[in-house]
Amino acid sequence: MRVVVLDFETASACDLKLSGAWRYAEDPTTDVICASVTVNQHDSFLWTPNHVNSTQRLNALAADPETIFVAHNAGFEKAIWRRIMVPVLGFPDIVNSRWHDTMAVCAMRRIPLDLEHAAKVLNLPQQKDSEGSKITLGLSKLSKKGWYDRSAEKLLRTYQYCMQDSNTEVALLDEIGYLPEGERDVWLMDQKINERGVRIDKEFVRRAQQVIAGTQAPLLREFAGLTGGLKPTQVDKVKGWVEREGYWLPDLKKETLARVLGSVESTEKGEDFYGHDLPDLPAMPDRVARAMAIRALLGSASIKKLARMDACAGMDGRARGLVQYHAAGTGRWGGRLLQPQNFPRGTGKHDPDAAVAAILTGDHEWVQTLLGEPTAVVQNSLRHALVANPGRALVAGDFSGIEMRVVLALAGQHDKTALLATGKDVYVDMADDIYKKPKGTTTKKDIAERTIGKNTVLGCGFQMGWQTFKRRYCPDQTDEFAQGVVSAYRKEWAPEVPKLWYALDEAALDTVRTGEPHEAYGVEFSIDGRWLVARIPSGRKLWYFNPQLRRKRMPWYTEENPDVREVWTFQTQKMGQWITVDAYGGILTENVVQALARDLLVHAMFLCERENMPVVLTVHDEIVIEPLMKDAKFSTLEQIMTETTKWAKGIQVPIAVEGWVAERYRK
DNA sequence: GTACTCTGCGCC
DNA sequence: AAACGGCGCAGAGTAC
Repeated sequence: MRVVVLDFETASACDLKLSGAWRYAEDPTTDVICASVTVNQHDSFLWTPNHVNSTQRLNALAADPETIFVAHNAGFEKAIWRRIMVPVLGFPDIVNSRWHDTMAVCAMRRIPLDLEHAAKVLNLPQQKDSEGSKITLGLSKLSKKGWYDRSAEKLLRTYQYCMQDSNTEVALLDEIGYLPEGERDVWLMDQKINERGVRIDKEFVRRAQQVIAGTQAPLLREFAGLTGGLKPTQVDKVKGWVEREGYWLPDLKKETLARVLGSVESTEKGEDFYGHDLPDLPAMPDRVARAMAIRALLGSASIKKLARMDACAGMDGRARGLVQYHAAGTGRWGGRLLQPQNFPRGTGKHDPDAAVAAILTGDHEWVQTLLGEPTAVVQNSLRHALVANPGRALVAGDFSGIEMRVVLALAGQHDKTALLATGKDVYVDMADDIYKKPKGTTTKKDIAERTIGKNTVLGCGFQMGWQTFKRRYCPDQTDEFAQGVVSAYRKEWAPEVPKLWYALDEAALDTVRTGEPHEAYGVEFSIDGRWLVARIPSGRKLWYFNPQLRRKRMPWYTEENPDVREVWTFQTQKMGQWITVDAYGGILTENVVQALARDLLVHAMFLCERENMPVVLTVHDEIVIEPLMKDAKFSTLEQIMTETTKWAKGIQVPIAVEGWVAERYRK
């Protein structure tokens, strides 16, 4: 078997970042400049399209079924191969099973995904040539006269850059190797999903943009008129204006504005993770209130998804490459390009069909008359732009409250998993404990109590403290109330769960301290090179880079109670930054539970693929499929998702699935 | 111009 | 005993 490390350099008028690899590779202006080809880690050559000798060599490698191709973000190399190398330049295809992706391994091992930072963090002997990268990007830029500058000198520099990239990739492959068998299968499925894509209703996108264009210009003008020429997105400047108007706001978040405008709509606000304390404020001057109402409406960038859908949809109307394998350290997929994982969910009140029909007129006044504020209607309908092929349907299923269910099962809180298995409402059961009432007293009609119970069950499984609970879910209640809630969860409702936190905390810390493996609740911690590895009950491993011991003042440290302990830290990426974070029981529990929930999802996704129900999207606890059968039913998917694995049966995870069948994506 | 940080917003 | 989990994208502002 031969291993080829392959890296293309390309140039195009199409914006790769904006449109994604598949749309980019289809673009008529996209040119392949060169490729570096490294055989068995040492034998390198440069391929260029018109060079006979290198073309023959590359052709022979591609034609050999025993040769595998390694790339960093193989999806890109594959898109170029399938859309250009095969159909335009006559190379033989390379099937998915012959591709390997070092980026996927970086993702699995929780180090930065981009080659430059991965090489840096790992201290590889070969680093990326960042200057060459800029010159290569320059090949895609038109000069002022409308020419591409692709002089011999620039091309030569690009070739050098390409060869150095290859060196870095070879060093990376040496260091991190391949995906283990199970994850290899997940990645292969990921590639299928990304290549399959999701169909975009381009007509709908166009009409929605018309509606937006018609409705937003006057609002922007009005906002500028009120504020002296500002845009609603200029946060600092708008805050300054508000102050000059004699008012004060801590920030311009939608939630804050909703509170001061007195228009907090639903009681489900408890879902919001980041509520905050607002002092009692005087009434807002009318012009400020009007400006803030416009800001609340136009502050969301979600309608930008429309342009992105347009940019990403390929010639056949499908957008590809929308999900990233193992983007989260726990293994969950991340969303890419038009980010299909954070579509506004809508109020739940709107009828998708009515909204779509109104938007399809492209007439913002009609939308306004029929359904209200057009911007809001379009925002809430964005997800409906994802559609099934004609004559087919989308089917979706999601695991309800899956993390709450897994944490209870893993902790061995059998009374509660049994209660869940009966289908009873556990939130009211929790509320009985919080309000110290006999079991069965609280009912679904006690909305406020049930919401507190719900937030407790969903929120307290991972060591959340009372301060956080209060801030998020009941800022108007007393400290004692919030303390009582957290205590009811830990002492009365799910006393097994805290034991899980402490056991994982201790086992992981002992492993870092001694370098020897330690186990708790079926989670085996060990050291593997520069990582701490947690092997979870599904058999999969979670990776923590560069574990280090340190002494730490605990969050509750005071002069009277100077609590300093030994903890361990690891490095990870947060908001694009490579940072060191502290590990503790709650976070480890959260990670393990989220990872197990992901594995339940993956298991169901495999079954879907096997049963001819192609997966087109995954949103953490949700699967969307586009079955080939015309009369697809939700019950088939439900059955698949309820069919759990051996390990899940072992710890008795009570599964519940909800879903729908429709022509368009919905919630 | 490009890269980076910060705020804000949306999701599970 | 005690602890704010996981993401990606857009726009503004700033540094280079």
